[in-house]
Amino acid sequence: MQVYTSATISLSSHLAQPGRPAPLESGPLQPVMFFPASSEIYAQGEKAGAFYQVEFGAVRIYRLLADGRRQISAFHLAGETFGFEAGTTHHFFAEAINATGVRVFRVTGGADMSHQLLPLALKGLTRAQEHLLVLGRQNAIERVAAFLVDMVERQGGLRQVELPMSRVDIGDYLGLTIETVSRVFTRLKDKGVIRLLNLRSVEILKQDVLQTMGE
Amino acid sequence: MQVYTSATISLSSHLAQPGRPAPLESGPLQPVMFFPASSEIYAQGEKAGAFYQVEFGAVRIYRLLADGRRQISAFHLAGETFGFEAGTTHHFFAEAINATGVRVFRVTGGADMSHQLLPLALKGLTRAQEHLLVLGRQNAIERVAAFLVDMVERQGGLRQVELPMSRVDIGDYLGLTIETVSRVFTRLKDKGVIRLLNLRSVEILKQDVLQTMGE
DNA sequence: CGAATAATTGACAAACGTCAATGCCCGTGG
DNA sequence: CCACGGGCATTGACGTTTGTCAATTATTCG
Repeated sequence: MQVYTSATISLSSHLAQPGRPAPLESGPLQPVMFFPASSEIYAQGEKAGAFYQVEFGAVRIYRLLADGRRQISAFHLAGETFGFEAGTTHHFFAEAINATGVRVFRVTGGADMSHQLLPLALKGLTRAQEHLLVLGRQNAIERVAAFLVDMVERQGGLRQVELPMSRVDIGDYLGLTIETVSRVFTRLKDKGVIRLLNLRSVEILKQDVLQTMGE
Repeated sequence: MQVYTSATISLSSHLAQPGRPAPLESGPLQPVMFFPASSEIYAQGEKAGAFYQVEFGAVRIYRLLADGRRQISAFHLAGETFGFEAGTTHHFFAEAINATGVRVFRVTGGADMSHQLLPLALKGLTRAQEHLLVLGRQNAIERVAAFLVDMVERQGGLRQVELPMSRVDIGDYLGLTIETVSRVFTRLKDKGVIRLLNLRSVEILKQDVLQTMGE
């Protein structure tokens, strides 16, 4: 089992960069921050005063057990939103997986953002509960299939899917070890369901088979 | 593995009963509905137009896989709220575990309830993500310990905890089989951590040990 | 009191994890 | 441009945990 000590957890500083023109729905220009690979966006216990939209790159949201076991509860790709949380402190860690740009929306005491936040929170809730079904009741091959189908859908249904995260990340998302993830990829490859173009991109050869596996 | 076919899924009708005085925060009297044990409160795919507060009894929220495997994503006890969902249709099933009274808050198009719903949604999101950590990264004894600690906290920290749900429900909540749940209860009993008063109530003898196990 | 249901227990099997060795990318520097 | 090194991924052998199947015991409800 892969374990994360305090030394393993990213300690990189937050590098703020000048914002660029905001191609966003409404409101004033929102700052875009740049995070290098494996840098921390926020930490568990930190005060939560903003929510975030991924401009480019990818983000992982996770929690740790005392002994270092890690569970990634979500990945967020370009265009997706994260970071709104109950109460005033973050319950999770957020890290950039690769070089990532994030648009920050500060939630001031005055402005009422319930209207914007509620649909995001509900969507996150539904996603988390679907993920519970995968972790609680599906075996290794079903979990990987469900993950791949999800990635396909989030990338517009293209045959070729980019996986911005490592095998370790995938394992920690699916509640599996890196070895099991690797073996399942090999099995899917041998069955002719997928083709590994390189470590970070997969071609889906039999979408329907994958879909059925992931239920 | 326990499996649920359409015959197994509750088909009981919704028995509405006259409401009683509403001991609630604000607003007009809200109707209380009564559901007998194992009756359906709402089903996956149904139109969602309300949220619910448990008056007495207990509720399970779950999803099914095509082959009948079930994952319970949450239990709701007296005083707790559930049923608000993204979009217009329910993504889950809600069933009364025992004879249960539920106060129904209809969400009309006009009234804006974001303020009330957002904190509930965020709390649910946090709970779901904590549950993900349990299912993804904890073993059987840790899962049961975490479950018992959660039940203790939700029942005010008393030594004696009531479990309104069956072992099957606990298994489907923790991603374990009923046999494994049973064996873990026995192990905890043999270790002197808990005492089984009867099938549905547990005395916590070593809260600290339990707490440590559940991390 | 007795039947039906739920829970426990045991023997065995299967899935996944652990440990260790090997292989493959990819970036860097000569 | 090629060679080398380091990190990540894959593969194999084996162990552990949990699931499956089946029998037994306990509990609840008529």
